[in-house]
Amino acid sequence: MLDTLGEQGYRSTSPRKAVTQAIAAKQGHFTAEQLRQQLPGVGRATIYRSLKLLVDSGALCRVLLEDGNLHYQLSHQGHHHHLLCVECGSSQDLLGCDIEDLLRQVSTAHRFQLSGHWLEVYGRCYDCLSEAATG
Amino acid sequence: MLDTLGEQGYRSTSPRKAVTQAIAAKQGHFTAEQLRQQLPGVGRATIYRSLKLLVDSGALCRVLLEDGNLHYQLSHQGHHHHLLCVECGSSQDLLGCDIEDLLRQVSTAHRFQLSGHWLEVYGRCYDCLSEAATG
DNA sequence: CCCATATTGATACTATATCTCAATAAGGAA
DNA sequence: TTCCTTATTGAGATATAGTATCAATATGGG
Repeated sequence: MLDTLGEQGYRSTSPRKAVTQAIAAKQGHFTAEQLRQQLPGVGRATIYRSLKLLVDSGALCRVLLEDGNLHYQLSHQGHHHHLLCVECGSSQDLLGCDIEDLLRQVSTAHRFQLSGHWLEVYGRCYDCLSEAATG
Repeated sequence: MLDTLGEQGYRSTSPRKAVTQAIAAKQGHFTAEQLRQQLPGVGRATIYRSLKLLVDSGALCRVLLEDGNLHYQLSHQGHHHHLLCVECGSSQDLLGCDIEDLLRQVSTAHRFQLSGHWLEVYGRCYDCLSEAATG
């Protein structure tokens, strides 16, 4: 992550190192506030600034939970979407989904020039389904 | 809108009348704060409470703008999506989109039990495209 | 080693929304 | 019509998420 920022001309500072290391060690999504509590030595503004930089650089993606809360998560690829489990909160990336094609088609039909979209998918992951069935 | 609330056992109060009338007269989406400024006689908490009731009852839908701001809009149908113009802010409903089918398929492939989703589509509407071309 | 400047952090501030709780209003029952 | 239970309201405090300001500091190229 720091490399990515470096390539984009940003300086490698110790607050940024702390932030990127903390994020790299995380699994799953988290809020800005959780990150802040985990890094009491880093100022609030710096936390938010770093998150914004990382989102813009593509290293991090935003996740909108069903309750409206905004979380962040390491991004393992380019533009993609999430399957969010409403039970355990886990998230898997949605793969092999050609929603872009579909949206392009319907946009054209509405004489609308598509420039972007936001999609989140909610439901129950396999683990939680299994537990519900056996437990 | 009041009827819908009435059917669900909610009382018909004058603040609720004021809110539903103001919303019915609006075209396009609006923020809770805009509604509040329009109805200075109604308390802030009541505005938000009414909005939540109306969203839950299905009369109102939430609209997430590209800048992250949450707006509200009269809902003319059941679950649907919006084509949001990033230029003029207008919104048209996305019709004839079988995204539910697509999502059901890919969810199954991920062994994920779909329960809901959130989709917003951003771009430029026909009017703004025309203006850009001729203007 | 120096210096221009990117970056930081303390703090104030904004926006959005919820919570608390006493006062009030709605509407069914008598 | 009046009474009474209870839903609802509103003022204000509180919570949450994020941005703006700006002097002090740290970075990294020269």
